[in-house]
Amino acid sequence: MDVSYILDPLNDAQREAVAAPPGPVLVLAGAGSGKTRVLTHRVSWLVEAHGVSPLSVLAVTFTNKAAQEMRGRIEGMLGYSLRGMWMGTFHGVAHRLLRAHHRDAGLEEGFQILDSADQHRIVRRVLRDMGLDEGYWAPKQVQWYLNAHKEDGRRAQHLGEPSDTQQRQLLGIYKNYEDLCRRFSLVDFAELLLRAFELLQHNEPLREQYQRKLQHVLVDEFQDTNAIQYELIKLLGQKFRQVFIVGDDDQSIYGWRGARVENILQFEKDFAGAQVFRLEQNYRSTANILNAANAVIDINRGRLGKKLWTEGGDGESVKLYNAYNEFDEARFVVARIQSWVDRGNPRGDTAILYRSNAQSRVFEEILLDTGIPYRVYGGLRFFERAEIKDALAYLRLAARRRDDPSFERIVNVPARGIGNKTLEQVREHARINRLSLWDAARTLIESRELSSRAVSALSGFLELIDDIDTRIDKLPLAEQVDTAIRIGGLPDHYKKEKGEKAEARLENLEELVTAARQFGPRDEEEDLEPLTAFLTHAALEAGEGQAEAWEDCVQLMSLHSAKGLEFPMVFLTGMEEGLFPHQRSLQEPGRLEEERRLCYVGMTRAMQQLYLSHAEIRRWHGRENYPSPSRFLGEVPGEFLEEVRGSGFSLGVNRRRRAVPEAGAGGGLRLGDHVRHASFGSGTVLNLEGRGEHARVQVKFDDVGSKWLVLGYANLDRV
DNA sequence: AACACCGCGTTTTTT
DNA sequence: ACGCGGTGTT
Repeated sequence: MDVSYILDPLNDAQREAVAAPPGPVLVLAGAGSGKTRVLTHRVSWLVEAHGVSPLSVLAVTFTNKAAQEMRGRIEGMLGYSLRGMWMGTFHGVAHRLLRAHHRDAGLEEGFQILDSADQHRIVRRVLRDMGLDEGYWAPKQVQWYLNAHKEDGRRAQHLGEPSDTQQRQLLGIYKNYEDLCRRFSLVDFAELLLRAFELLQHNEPLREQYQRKLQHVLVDEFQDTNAIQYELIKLLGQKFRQVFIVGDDDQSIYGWRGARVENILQFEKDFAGAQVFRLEQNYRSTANILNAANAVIDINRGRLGKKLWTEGGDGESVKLYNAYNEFDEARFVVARIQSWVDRGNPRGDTAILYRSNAQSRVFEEILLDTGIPYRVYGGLRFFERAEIKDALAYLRLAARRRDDPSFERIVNVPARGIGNKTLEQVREHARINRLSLWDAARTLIESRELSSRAVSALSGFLELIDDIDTRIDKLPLAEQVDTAIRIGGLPDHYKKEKGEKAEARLENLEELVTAARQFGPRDEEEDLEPLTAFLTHAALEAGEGQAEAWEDCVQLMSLHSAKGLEFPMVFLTGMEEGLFPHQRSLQEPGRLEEERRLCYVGMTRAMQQLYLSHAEIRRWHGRENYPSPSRFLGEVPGEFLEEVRGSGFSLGVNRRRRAVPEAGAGGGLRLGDHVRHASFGSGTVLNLEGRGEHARVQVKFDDVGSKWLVLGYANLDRV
């Protein structure tokens, strides 16, 4: 087979990686270096040059979008459909395994997937059942605790018997949560992965079967894998060791949700003899942008080390704008966008990036005033909207009466006289007799323990669900959805709500029917009943935020959502201490480095023009703040940076320049250094400021907390 | 059952 | 500041 069409478009490093002999391969791919390209070409190359069947390839990504894109690109290259190929998200792949072997995995056939909102409900129920105070045991915290353990592969039974009361109680919550989920075959996101892992770990024939079947394993964004995801990869890949992973330690920005960059290092140990390739040629940004970004990321320690370069020209310098306040900042950004557009460029070429979503508001205001179309990423997505979840709950309950989360959700939506009191009785009855809410309701109705009003309301609801179930049997999917929505009474319910919101909700309900009509199951969903497949799809893929933006518009998004994207003109806004790096990341040294990587990710989104901005005054959480410019600004060498003035509309009042922090401050100490102080003991450097005599350093001491010290007097020893 | 009020949290996000 | 969820009132 002539594979030149696969290898020719690649540069040397890419080609070496793509054509590496099958075996463990680690590709360290810098921003804009053609990471996806290497992955897609590798799959094509395996197929064309080695005669590997696409069906024996497993390719894993983190988002559905990335999976779809990869599939599309490979199909384009090979010229045929990859139906049946194992390509998808970690969760999608785990789900496919569990559906196929639900019995071995100890799950009912129709097991339900809990999204984090469902999980939240279940946690609250567990807390209530245990008589614990929700104020003290914040359900969010409990969720975090549960997921963190599961993502590290720890079940309640592995946690032993903690001596600490609080830990003991948390463990109790974990046990009850697991128990509830097991009884009703509910599976949260972390559970999908853990369950799939355990399935393969404990079931040797099955493990062998899949190791043999999926002989080639490829992983995208490897720096974002958590412990259990990596274990899963190891389990599948250890037999043939044909594992090809692509990642960038400098773009690891999800440590806070359990991602482990160390997995990259671990990979070289677990798969000894792995070939390592570095992709450092960047095809995206100008040299100025790249050099600026390189200088920033270079400050982090413990990097695997990569330096991006480009064959392109210097381009314009990176621009720095000192805004008076957040409105001035927004006006400046919008004016620059306006003139970009006036020069005949698309609005969609520009992106406004920020650390936290709340910052979008001011930009939206100014864009609205100026009449420039924009799109904000983030926020509630389609399948997460209340009305959609309500509609799906009717379908879920009709399909499976034991679905407690759905029962809770819609039992009184629209209001049908089933109040809290009745519900409490149902819950209590369910808890004591270990029944589903549905069965508890049914037996309670028969037991005459309820008021006649409650009985009629409750049995009305049960009949309603039964009715939906009978009616939708044998209907095409879209009609099933439509029928459930109508019989459930959701349109009338939402019509009563006033304002634009109601209209939007009704439109969304219609949109759901349309979505059902157009729904074609993915590979892993195709053996299921259409309705089950659709419900699964809704749980595993939350859909886009706003409807696809057909209009050419300015893109507003958080730095995290910008990862993987590129724009000719990028504004990195709100570069202030406390905001970016975020206050909450200043407590731990590791977190600060992650913020810096986030900064690096943001900067490397820019192709031609990069603007950095900060404000002297910023209203934040209702209070006026006077933040110092972000330390990251000081980390960009002056030679690449050019300060620009506003376009005449800035207020100019009280304008006092604040010096951007100097890089190289702190007399030789570096962030994260371990130091020792004569009386405070040992600690870690969190922060550096100033230089020479006056340099100050913030140290987090192991025993006495964090303190600011003047370097000239403190007498710190580096350990 | 509908509405008002109070208090809390408020980084980032996918599945 | 602001929005959400929970509680209390009519």
